[in-house]
Amino acid sequence: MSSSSEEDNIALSKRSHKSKNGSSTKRKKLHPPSSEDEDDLPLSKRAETATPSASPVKKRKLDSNGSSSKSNGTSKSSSSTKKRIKVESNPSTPKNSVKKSSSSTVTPNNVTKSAKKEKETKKDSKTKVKAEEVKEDSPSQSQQAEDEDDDSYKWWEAEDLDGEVKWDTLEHNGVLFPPEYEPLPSHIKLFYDGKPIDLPPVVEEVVGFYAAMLETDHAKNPVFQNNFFEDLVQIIKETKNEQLRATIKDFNKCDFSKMYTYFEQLREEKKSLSKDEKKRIKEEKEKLEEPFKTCYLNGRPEMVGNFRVEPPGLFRGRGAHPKTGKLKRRVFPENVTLNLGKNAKIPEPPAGHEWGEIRHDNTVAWLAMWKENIADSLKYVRFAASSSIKGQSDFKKFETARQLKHHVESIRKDYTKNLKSELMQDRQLASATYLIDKFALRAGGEKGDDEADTVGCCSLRFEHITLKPPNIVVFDFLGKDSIRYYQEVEVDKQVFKNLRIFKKSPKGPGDDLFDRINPSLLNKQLQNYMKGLTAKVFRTYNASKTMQDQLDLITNEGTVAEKIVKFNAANRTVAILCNHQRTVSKSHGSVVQKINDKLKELLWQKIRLKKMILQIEPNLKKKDKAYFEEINDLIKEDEQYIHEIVIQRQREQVLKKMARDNEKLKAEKEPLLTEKSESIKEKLDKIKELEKEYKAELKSGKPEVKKQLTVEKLKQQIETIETRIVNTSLQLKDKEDNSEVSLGTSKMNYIDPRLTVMFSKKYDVPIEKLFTKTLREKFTWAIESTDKDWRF
DNA sequence: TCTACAACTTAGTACACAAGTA
DNA sequence: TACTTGTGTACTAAGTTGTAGA
Repeated sequence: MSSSSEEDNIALSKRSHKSKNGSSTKRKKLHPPSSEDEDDLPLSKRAETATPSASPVKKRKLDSNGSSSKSNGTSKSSSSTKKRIKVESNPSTPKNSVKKSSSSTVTPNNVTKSAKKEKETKKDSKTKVKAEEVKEDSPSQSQQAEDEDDDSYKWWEAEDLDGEVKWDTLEHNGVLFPPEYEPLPSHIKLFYDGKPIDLPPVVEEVVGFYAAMLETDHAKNPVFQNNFFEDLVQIIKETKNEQLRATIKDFNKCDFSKMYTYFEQLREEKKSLSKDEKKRIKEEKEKLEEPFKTCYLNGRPEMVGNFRVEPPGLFRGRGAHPKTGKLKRRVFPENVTLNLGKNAKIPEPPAGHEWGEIRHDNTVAWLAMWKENIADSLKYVRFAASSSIKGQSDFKKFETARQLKHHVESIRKDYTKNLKSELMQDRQLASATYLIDKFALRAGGEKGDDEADTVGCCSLRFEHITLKPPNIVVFDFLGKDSIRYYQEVEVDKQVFKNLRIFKKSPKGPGDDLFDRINPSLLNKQLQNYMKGLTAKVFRTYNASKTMQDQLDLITNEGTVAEKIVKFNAANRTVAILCNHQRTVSKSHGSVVQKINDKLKELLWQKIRLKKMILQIEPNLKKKDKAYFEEINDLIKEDEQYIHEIVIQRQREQVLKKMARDNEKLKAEKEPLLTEKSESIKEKLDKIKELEKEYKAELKSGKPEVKKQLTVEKLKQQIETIETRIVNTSLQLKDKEDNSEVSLGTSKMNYIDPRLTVMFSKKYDVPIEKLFTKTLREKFTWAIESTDKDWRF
């Protein structure tokens, strides 16, 4: 195979070699000199804040004067500069300084206004405000709540604070811990080597985690079993119970079945509780959770998202996660850091415990935090999706994506040019940007050996793409959540050429395709075009742009149901672009089979009715050939199969009803029904008669025509069946099209909600049909600020 | 320059509950 | 009314991105 001289030049002079350690995931990459950011975001889109307390100026990100986005003295606080207090026996509140700056905010309303004056720019004031200067004299929660208007706070109608500082005051009641472990009844035991074993509660709890999952796919995974057992042995070791330690050595000798049966029994019992009992339990739970559900942000009530501390259990990693099955340990108050306003009351920790740490960091948007033991990463308790703080963040995300439309042409022009760059790094950047833009790939950061082997654009390896000349690329890799990305696509000829260069020897399986770049580098380059532009913005931009284009194709005709189908089809296009998949449910096969059977049965019914018409008026067959064309569509085997289904179904119905009645009779201590009982026998005999009738019909090819039937009546029945056939076919198509596609993710994260609101208003489709309650709460800002002419 | 980490968004899955159907 | 199926939400894993600091 010969390559062009251009390829050779680049390949020889610029191409990298295999990573030093030969590892497929770890490598060294070159970094280019950083470039100064330009301010591409129209400043007119940033309104000035109205009140002194809400007017601090941000000093990073969307910096107003176009200066570098690099942090300076006012950059995000480090762990050493953040205000924190270790909770000791006598907690005090030292006056550490917290950097504070923010800028004015962009809100849907003021952006609409300012969008009209797109080119206008306005400089933010740059007032640094120290945390000490922030008003912390928050009124009591109830007082403040009373002062609020009846309506909840509409941040999109207000000038609000933005940027570095996220709040002035924050009050909350801490977090809700899972209940303590309750040991199992003494007769429920783990069996080891055939013998029951007494376990201390801490060990029993861990064993129970596995036992409860015994029938899941996780529990059958050898990696899961191994990790679980390793951690179980460790827990046993920690109990210092030497006898137990000496006993439990082999996973395969453990018999969890008794425990599993017990847990199943508990589940069944819970399911069969009376309505009142269930209601009572629910009310108790709600009462317990009530104090944690709401917090006070700048004195206003806001919902907290995940206020429950994650309970202990076995880690359920996705895909081939090397740590799947490991024990997720119980989190204690001592492990938890709370984040509160300086003057907020510190919630009481559970009895006998103390909080790990109390912070007063108003540059972050979390209320509590702890470190988990699987990946040593942090878990946060945050505001709910419906909160103002999240809403603002969402709004900004979509506005950034919208801004991209002003730059995308020049970005595309540049990367098209750079596809031929002499510099390998530039050529890789251009090619990667092309893939991210065109196929909505994720950035693809580097991953460790203790994580599942999944990739994104920058971390694609040699084996993840196959090149088929002249310009077809087959992508086959595991992306986020180990979801397979498989696409055979046509690419730009130069991109194809580049990919061939990036794959050239000495590279082989395990080597990075893009060995000179990484997401950080790529994002740095993107930010030369527009502040806040990163690889992920392309996904949001392309998703929303696709949705807008798809909605533009929809005509304002038909019923609401038909419009929803079209909207969902548009949504599906976006979901496919983003490769949002879902696992095909276990019942999918049988559900599809059922619908197919139903369709066959409907067709049979229709044909049968037409045959009846011909028995009444045989000459109609010649008069209306087309109408009767299908009467021979079903072969005898099909017909027989349908007869069997119908008969079987009817019989099952009778027997099921009998079983139900027997349950009652049993409770009332009455004699039970059998197939020989008169009422049942009568029904079963009728079915037998029907069976005979069908047999005869199969032989003669002529269904029996009841006296009262007329051609007109039969035609009406046929019409009804035809409608049902159309609906059932649609249902089947919908099932098949959607079985692997998840529409929710794109609707929630990628499609600008204002597009959905616009569609709702323009096409008279109630928003309730497009957004669930949760989404309506999350996107209230969009619902209340968008009109029918809005465009992405 | 590179790595680690903090803080955030994005994502699929499990399960409870609601709606539909017989 | 009972059962089945579908939908919505909670949960939490798994990404991206920016920054600090070695």
